[in-house]
Amino acid sequence: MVKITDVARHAGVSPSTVSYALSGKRSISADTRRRIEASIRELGYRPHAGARALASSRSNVLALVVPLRTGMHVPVVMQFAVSVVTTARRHDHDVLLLTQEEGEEGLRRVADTALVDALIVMDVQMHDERLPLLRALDRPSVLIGFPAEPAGLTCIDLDFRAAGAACVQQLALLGHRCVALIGSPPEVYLRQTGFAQRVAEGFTATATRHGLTSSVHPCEASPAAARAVAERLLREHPALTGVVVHNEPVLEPLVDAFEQFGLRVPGDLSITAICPDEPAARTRVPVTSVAIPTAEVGARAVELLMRKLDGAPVPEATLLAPRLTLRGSAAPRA
Amino acid sequence: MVKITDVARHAGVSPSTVSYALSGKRSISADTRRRIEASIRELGYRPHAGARALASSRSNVLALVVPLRTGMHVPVVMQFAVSVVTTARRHDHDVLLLTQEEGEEGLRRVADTALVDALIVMDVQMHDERLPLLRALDRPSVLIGFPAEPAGLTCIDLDFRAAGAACVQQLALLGHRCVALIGSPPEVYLRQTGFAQRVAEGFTATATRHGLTSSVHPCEASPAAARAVAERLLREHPALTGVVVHNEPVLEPLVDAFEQFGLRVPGDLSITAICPDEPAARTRVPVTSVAIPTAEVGARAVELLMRKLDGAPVPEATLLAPRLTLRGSAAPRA
DNA sequence: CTGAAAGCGCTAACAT
DNA sequence: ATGTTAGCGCTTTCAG
Repeated sequence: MVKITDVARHAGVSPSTVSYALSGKRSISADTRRRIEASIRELGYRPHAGARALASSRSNVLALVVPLRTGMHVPVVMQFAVSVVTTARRHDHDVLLLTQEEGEEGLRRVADTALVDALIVMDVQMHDERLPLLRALDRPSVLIGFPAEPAGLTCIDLDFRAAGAACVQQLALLGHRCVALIGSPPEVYLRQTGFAQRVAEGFTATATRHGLTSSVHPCEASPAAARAVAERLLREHPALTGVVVHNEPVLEPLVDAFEQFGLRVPGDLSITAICPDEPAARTRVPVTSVAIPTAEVGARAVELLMRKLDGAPVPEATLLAPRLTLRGSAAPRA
Repeated sequence: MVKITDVARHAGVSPSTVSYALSGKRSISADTRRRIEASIRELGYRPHAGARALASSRSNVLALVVPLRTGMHVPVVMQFAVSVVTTARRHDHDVLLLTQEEGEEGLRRVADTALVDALIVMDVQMHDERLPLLRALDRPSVLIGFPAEPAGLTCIDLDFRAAGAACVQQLALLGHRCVALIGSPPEVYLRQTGFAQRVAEGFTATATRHGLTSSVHPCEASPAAARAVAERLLREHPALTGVVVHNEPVLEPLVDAFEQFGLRVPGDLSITAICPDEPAARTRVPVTSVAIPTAEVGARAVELLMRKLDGAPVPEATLLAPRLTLRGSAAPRA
């Protein structure tokens, strides 16, 4: 194995000069730098990660904790992960993958052994068990998602309240006067998954502000449940002409159900949704929607972490503005 | 930070004894071991990963290289990853996530810097560019998937040839005499993705051995293409009563198409498929299928790697036997 | 069964 | 602008 002393000898300089040339932590004459770079290339030198971590107390590795739970849309998790890895690499860091399953002990382990410099935690719950630990840990962390009490933490996510608002606002602008939110399964609200509640709040507040009649309907993630909700909605709210869907698995069944009940989308019923682009785009009538900007969330999370590692101050809360992609499932009221 | 010398002092032994107590590499008297364990717990000692890696030339980290390609495969990739992480942890290793995008340079980097001890590479192509590097690297690796020339490498995957065979054999056993394989898009065969070809080979060989009339039909991943293939099949092969599908995105459209052409499944037409369980289970008629055993592949890949790290010999090729899950889309010929 | 001590390869004061 | 050197915390001979 070729080491820094080999490079130093070959370039006719001291090891520290090679180290500094590599890190850029002090200025090196152009000539020396060139010789060092040539030697490095010629010898195929690669600094030993462990040695580096030991001497500098920086591993240049970030931990990414991913959820395993069902219901979490798997491709979305994957997109986050890819975005985190890609952005981390751009900042000369690698990413260690941890599963939720490892729990607090896993976080403590990778932090305390100095295996990682910092952590990104996905799928944060309202009263997440890991919060006290994350606050106490000596390594910086960024949470994707907002707990009930985010003080003292750094959190980033789509602004779900604004997303709920944007969906209903679009319907209001199109002239709809009676709208409904078809939301996540009841257990999601009970589990206090934050974002579901926030969507409902944004939806209701904005509907009210625009003077619309509105109602909220949790819905199980099955086609049968979708049919049942659609049927009930049409029966109980005959004036309904606008629906916001925040429940990806039932988006397609819902569109089908409404059409089977004789409503044309968007002729008789306009729909907007909060869900990934892919399912929104492949329904019979493509659905106007707000997607979670996974790539941006992942990248920004890494960047926040890098700033924290540099000792720079960062905002505690980062809420990304929703962006509505128009796909034709929402039209002016007949 | 509490270090090994702190523990040693606290327990009244030398640092090396603590180290050996931790690694189990030499025998320690029961009494000493107890004192050491107590001290470790009391002081909250955690060995420094970098120091350990430097002194032992073992980082206890594995690299996992995941593909980035399009949508359909994503949940499967995630399942692999989770299985790899879980199994690696069981062997006291962590997992570093690399994207395909990093290419050969990424592999070389993590190997040469001793950041990882070994590598798992997913989504290996027939003539994968990374093969020469993987052969030359001084760290062991395991490939998920079989390239054209696997000699000198350690590969593991579902036995796709046997999977193709199993699907058609089931149809043969049920009395079907004329069968077709609806396969992957043409470009998949052209890209020489190995497994697609192997499925076709297993299908054709087994059909022939059972004296069946058989044909193979590549199919684009669109509902329209599915309809077209279904229509052509019924026209050109009026005796057809059995179909094997190896093309996840069109499974559902195909079932729909056949039924729209007046064929009942499985009354008039029996279907078996090679695809993940989830899409197979959610079609109108749940489809009898062979799934890629992601959890097992991931776990076995890690175990192969562990054996290689221990210097033990491992088989170059590990082909996992297909298992057919019966779901009712295949029935005896009328 | 246990200790002493020499590194592992690199970084970062401290010098000059 | 560059060199010298003392560690970083652990493992592992070598010795007993």
